[in-house]
Amino acid sequence: MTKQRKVILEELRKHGSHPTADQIFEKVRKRLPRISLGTIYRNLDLLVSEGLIRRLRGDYPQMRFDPRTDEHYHITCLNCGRIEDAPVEPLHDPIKNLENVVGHLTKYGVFGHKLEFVGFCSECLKKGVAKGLSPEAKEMAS
Amino acid sequence: MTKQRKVILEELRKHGSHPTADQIFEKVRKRLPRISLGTIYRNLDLLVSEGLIRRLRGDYPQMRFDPRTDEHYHITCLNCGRIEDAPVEPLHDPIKNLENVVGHLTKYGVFGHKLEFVGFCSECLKKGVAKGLSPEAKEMAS
DNA sequence: TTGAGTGCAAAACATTTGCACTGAT
DNA sequence: ATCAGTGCAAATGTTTTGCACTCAA
Repeated sequence: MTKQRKVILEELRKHGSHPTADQIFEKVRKRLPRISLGTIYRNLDLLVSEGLIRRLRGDYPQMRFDPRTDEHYHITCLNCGRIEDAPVEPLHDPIKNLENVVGHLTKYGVFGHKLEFVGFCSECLKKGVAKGLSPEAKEMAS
Repeated sequence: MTKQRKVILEELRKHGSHPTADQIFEKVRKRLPRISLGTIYRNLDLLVSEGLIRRLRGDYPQMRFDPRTDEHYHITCLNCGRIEDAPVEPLHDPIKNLENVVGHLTKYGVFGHKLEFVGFCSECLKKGVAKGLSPEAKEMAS
């Protein structure tokens, strides 16, 4: 656990959301001005393989990083890319059951699932982002 | 609907899985040798906004394209990136209910969800990919 | 004839990597 | 003194874009 890795972990944990590598870079840079983006990526990779954080990919082009490692769901704003933890408990029983069915039918070894809710965050709603979207468009966006 | 767009749509529909733009490019190229990758991307974008196909992003670095536009789930192999349709019906009632709860608590306007099962496909299992993975590692991978 | 759409090449962007150097042990 | 880890810069891989040209209506 080098000084850099420690600061990266701290800044991710206090970020409160699910930042990109670049957003973490900007925060860490304020404390370690000479750190490079390569070091950010290398340490995030390390932290992921140590199981201290998680890497997320979903309906957005960049990787996001998550300080929580317990199973939980996310909700993504399709307009601004904001990601928040979904404040609900995982739907364990019905979905684990589906995992078994899917594993059996596809011959995959299934060991998990990801559930992502999609919509528009309250700020984007205020800006009227969803106004012009028909139900079809909304479905498309998802 | 130009000739290029038509061929791209046809090749996606007969692909049988969830190809990347580049995989579609290779197929289309056999029929339209002078087509460019830019045209592939532009037409896939158009087809997505027309609601004729879907763009997927999940636990893999590249965009994937899906000829199906009805709501359904996917299962991804974390080793080789293969994506298949999950052969189960969407868990409508319990998850739509969760959408309402999440929307209420987060103030998001929620209009959909994505469920992705993760695991290893049968071919990767045969290769022994999962052998060395502890339950923790599997969880991490997810 | 004309402009929506194309082909091509360059740009943009996120992420990874090679390498010489540094600093904690 | 050593070498795991860093900083830097270049490379990589995917997706987007500017621009001149083409071809179907």
